[in-house]
Amino acid sequence: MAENATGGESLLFLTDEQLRKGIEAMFFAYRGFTSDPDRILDGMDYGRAHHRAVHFINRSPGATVGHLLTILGVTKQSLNRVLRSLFDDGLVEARVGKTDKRERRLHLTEKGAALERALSDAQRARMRAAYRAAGPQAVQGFRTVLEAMMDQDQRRQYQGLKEGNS
Amino acid sequence: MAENATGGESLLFLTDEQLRKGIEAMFFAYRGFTSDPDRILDGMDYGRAHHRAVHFINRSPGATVGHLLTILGVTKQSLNRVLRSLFDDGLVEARVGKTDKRERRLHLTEKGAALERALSDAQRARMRAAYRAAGPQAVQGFRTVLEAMMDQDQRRQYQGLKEGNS
DNA sequence: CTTGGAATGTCAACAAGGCTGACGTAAATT
DNA sequence: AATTTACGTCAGCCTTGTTGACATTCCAAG
Repeated sequence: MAENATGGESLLFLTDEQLRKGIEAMFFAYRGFTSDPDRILDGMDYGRAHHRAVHFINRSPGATVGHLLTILGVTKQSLNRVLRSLFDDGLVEARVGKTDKRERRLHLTEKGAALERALSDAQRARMRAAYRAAGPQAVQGFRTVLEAMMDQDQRRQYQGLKEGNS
Repeated sequence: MAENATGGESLLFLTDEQLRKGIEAMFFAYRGFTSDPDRILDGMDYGRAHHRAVHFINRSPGATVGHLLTILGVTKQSLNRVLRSLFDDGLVEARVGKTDKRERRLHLTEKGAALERALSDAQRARMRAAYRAAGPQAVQGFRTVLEAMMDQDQRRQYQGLKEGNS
């Protein structure tokens, strides 16, 4: 099962059956992927949408609302509902932009960072276990295929998740 | 970046940063993964839930409602709403179980199969492109990591998606 | 044969999290 | 001065998930 004709041929991995298995793998894996944070969120007044917001605010501190909007790919009304509650509960704070005062730069408070950590720890624990079980080679392939599966724009956002803020 | 100490060490792939990138890759890739079928469904009266039902009915013809319930992991009320509309529109038909007359064995009609094909074609096209771009090695790793990311039960369901019906 | 439990359907009510449309305000830009 | 940008907000709608309660049919076991 490990010896593919690595060099040239063996397009067997492009079989419909193989592709279907890949599709189903995505479906089931994504369930696992979200289950741990979901379990934590469940019981609080938050949901998956809050998790995503907190994740990316932590990831790019000082990001504007607009930036978050393009990353999350939802409407401002939808995001605002989420943001407002995080706001009211003191998990996120918005600072008026220095150069452009229309902007709101988003930051996690200590409380927000604590929640982020809890969620992230759980999710990373699963990833770590999976990575460790699969090995570095497999992880490399995993990332490669996922990246190839993204839309152009999404791929750019994914790749540029370190720069572009401040 | 490509030369890991494949043999023994280099646990660098288990870094928090690496794990975070993996998490984000899942997030963005899943968006791409669902976007094509979503686009097709949008405009019809159906949604992602219908897609999933049609997919798995196609996958395991004659599956019972209960079987579908455990695979999809939703409540019967939720599934029933979906199933009823597919039913009313003549995409799915239910045949009373032979040995156990309480059961309803689900099958796609020709019309249902046509929709399944359309959705599946779109989704597979993306997977195929990603697979082709990434290569068989990467695909192998992709599947390995995804499988390791699933919950026990989900993994069993994933692996056993050919048997267990009829 | 009766009875308990399994497989299924269904009504009602509700919540999360998407969406559109419309409108408002402050600040930057032209 | 006028327009555009960044953001917030109200209102209403949709999909898809949830609980709870109840009915039917049928298998299986006492």
